[in-house]
Amino acid sequence: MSAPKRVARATIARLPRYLSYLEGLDEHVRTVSSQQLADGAAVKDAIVRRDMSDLGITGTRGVGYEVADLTDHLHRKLGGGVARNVVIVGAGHLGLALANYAGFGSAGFNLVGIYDANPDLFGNQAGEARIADVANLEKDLADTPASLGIVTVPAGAAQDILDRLVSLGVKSILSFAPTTLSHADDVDVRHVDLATELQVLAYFAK
Amino acid sequence: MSAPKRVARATIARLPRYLSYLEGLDEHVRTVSSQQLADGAAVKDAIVRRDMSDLGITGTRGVGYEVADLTDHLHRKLGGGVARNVVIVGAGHLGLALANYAGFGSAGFNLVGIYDANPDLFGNQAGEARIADVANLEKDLADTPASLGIVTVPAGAAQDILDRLVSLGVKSILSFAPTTLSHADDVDVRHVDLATELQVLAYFAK
DNA sequence: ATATGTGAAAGTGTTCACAGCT
DNA sequence: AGCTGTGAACACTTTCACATAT
Repeated sequence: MSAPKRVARATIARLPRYLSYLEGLDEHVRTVSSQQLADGAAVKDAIVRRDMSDLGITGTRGVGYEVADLTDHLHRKLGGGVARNVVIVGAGHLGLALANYAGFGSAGFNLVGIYDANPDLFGNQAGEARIADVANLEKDLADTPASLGIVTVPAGAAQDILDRLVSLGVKSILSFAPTTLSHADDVDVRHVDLATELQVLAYFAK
Repeated sequence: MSAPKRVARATIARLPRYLSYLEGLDEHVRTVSSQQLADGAAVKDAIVRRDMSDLGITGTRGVGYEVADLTDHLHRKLGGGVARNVVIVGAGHLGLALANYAGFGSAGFNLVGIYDANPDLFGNQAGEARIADVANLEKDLADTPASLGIVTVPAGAAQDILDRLVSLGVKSILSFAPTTLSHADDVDVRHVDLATELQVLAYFAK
């Protein structure tokens, strides 16, 4: 019917917030207006309508969107990706925070492994996995491929780990290493730098 | 001389990467071209020139930018904010990861306190601070005000902590809580949701 | 009456391409 | 000759405002 339009990154990034609001609603609430949804997700109502329109989700004029229908739709959009198996490399505080993060499993992700270079950590439980030797990365991932990788190793080790993940077929990587990484164009590397976030915040506090 | 032009958020977010590249250069390197800087920071050369231009930093045509001068300039831009005292609320893995993060101090931030509600943690060293009872937040911050706050508590506690920080005068807050927070317009809340990052990544892995 | 759906405008950020300086 | 500095084009996102459907 409608063209196979590509959904904007910014729109996708808001879906978890919409879902979170919807899941917190009372069961007897059947419909929500763009205004209510906007308040619940801390965005403008026009954004909500634009997002829904872009996603091909329609409501009823004069009424709003059906909660059940909408929730379903959004879940399918978000969970419809191929990639759900996740591997974490680096079992420091940050790696552990991610492995133990509750929202992880409920968002539909499956932690298939967490690796570190420190033998003292091997065997420790971290979320649904046990910490293993990073030397086994290639061997393990041959059996259980992952499509998403999270890198929480120190800056000096990050490029090596990234390269190894990429050659294992992991094409989507979230890096927390405070360093610039190079990678082929067909690899999607997202970078979250905690110090940078803080510096940007501090700059605009002026 | 030039108008007091406002620098774009996106530009500020790139400065740490430029600095990181510059600081890794050999001492004898006197100048860098926009092309070199672009390669080092994984951005396009035109972006570098635009950023420098927006920041009021000028190079020499035919030569490039002076490394010493540039480094100085960027440091001043980033560190020139008023806000450098940081308080962390929530001493879970994520809070500890942040407190122990080395780049923290070298980026010019000063951790004045880390708080939690769990008595088992009180007194434990975390970076430059010791974990203290969150009940003492108001008392402690009266003596040593902070201008930046980091919230790494569970979703249910986040709004309360945010409100308390705001009433203590903390107007710039970085939240890792996986929930939508409401706040006055004069408070700058930046949100980093690890599950959302992963979901966006997974979506575009399709 | 009420709330959607969307063209059009505005805002923000990136890229091009080249004139101008060294 | 080489590299900066920037106007202009482009792309992406948000916001406005209102015709349209129930």
